[in-house]
Amino acid sequence: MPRPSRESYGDQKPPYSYISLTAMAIWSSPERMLPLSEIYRFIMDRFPYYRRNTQRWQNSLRHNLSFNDCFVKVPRRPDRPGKGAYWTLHPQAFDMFENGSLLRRRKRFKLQKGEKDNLNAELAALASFNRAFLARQAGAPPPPPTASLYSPPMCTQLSPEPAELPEVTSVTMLPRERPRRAFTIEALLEPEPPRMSPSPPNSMLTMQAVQAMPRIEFTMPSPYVLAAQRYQAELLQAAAHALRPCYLPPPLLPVA
DNA sequence: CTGTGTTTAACTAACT
DNA sequence: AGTTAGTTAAACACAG
Repeated sequence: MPRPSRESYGDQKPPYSYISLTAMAIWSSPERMLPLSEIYRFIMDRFPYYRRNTQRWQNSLRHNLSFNDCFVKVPRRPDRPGKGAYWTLHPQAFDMFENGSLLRRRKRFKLQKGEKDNLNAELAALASFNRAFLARQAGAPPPPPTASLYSPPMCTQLSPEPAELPEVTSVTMLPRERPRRAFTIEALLEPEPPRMSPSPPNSMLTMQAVQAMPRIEFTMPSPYVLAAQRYQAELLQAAAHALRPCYLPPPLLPVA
């Protein structure tokens, strides 16, 4: 007998922890990351139980996001302004629910100090990149309102001092295959979530351009890092395009 | 000001 | 029964 395509549990509390609910929401999104408000929305859409007492459970959920290392806060990309960051799952946390229970994991997912420091360094580098990009854009004339997000802004004469792109404090790239098994909470993720497309949505990227771009490198390829790398490539490409021949960003050199 | 994020603390409940 | 994961409350800081 086919199970219902959409679980709701009516007014009953669904048999999932906040951690699993949040993981489902994140996992159901195309980019495998969501802002807080959309995590709320995912949960409320699917589970009527959570349409009440929102203050209570949303506070709990935020607590979980901050408290648990399995959730990673990714800074917003500069072309998607808004409040709050994006949240994603730590790549090593995919098998948190291996024991099959969505209520209680066998073991809490905790990063070791070093791992946490590395991750924080990467995310700080990302945030720093974003700030620099925004600063640089602020110094340039605003793009025409109809322009596409990444269409290069106009190239004026050198702006007073082009915002320096940040030094990046990272790190070695250890290519690693994606998690062996997708996160399977088959119970909830009804329509097979679209796979992350390997190619950027913006087709103006050329392979050579991307390859020539300085990149922040990350220790751990994961959905958010891939997305970050992709958008960095786009932004850098747009920046380089806009500024040529006036200014090309200095390379982002990994620190030895 | 409101939503977001962090932290501490007390509690309940599941697991060993 | 002890341990630990998860929930709830609450105080507070910060940012848009």
